[in-house]
Amino acid sequence: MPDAPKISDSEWEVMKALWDHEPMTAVEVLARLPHDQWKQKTVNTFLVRLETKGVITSKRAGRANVYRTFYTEKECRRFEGSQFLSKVFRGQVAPMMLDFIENEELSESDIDMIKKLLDDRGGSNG
Amino acid sequence: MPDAPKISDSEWEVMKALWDHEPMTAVEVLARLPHDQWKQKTVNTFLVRLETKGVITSKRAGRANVYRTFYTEKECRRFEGSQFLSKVFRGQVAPMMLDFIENEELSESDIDMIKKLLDDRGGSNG
DNA sequence: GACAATTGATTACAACCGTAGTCAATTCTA
DNA sequence: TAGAATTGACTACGGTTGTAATCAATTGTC
Repeated sequence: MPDAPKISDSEWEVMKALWDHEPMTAVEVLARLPHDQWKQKTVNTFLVRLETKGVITSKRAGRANVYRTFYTEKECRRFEGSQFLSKVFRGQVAPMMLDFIENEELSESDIDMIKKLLDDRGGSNG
Repeated sequence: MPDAPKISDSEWEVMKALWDHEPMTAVEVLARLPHDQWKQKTVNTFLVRLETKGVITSKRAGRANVYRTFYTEKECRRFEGSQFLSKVFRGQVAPMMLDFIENEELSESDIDMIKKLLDDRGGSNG
């Protein structure tokens, strides 16, 4: 990612819909969002803004624009993740992980999976 | 936290300074921020806004206001954390942890610490 | 007590955000 | 082909954010 643009909270919702089912027209994107929370025109505005920001692209197909993401969800997560980490946890990964372990729901299999990953990264308690 | 208010990126910087050394006047807060990136008046504005939002409080002491946080850093982290989790990782903790483990720097002792925490939470691979 | 220095209160202002409405072009449909 | 329906383009508008400047009150200083 050549310095990723800022994606706002609502824009993220649109992005997630698009990632789930590319490419889509504006109408199709709306259909994949919580129906009572979004108006067509609002979705349209966000799609235009996202394209202006360079996060998605569009191509005319018949009477509708068809949108497609430019960055993968993984790329955007990585970017947002490091922003979040430095803003909220002063860049310290371990304290952050500990907080999430404390506060959020983790199933046994989640825990096992994470431990396995950690083993591959090193440490002596695995 | 009775539904925590939104704290913007820059406001977070001010908050972190305050948490590190409460209570402080606006001048003292500035002194604890990267000096070439902040003007006194800007810091003042953020302090006023944060108080309006109910995130900090102030009390007059002589000619200066003395500010003090109303929420702990832990509380705010928890709130921001769950926002981030649902926005970027669709509320799924494990994938998020895995991403951070992949992408961020973790020392051996970090890894050990995290594993220990996970052991206390359950799982079978500890 | 008069002037200077300090500091808060008020005001400014553009960009971004959430949330759409209106206008206009295109395209079915009868 | 004329009207209806669809859909993008453009416009709107108040709230938030980043970034401060100006105005005014308070407080030292001589």
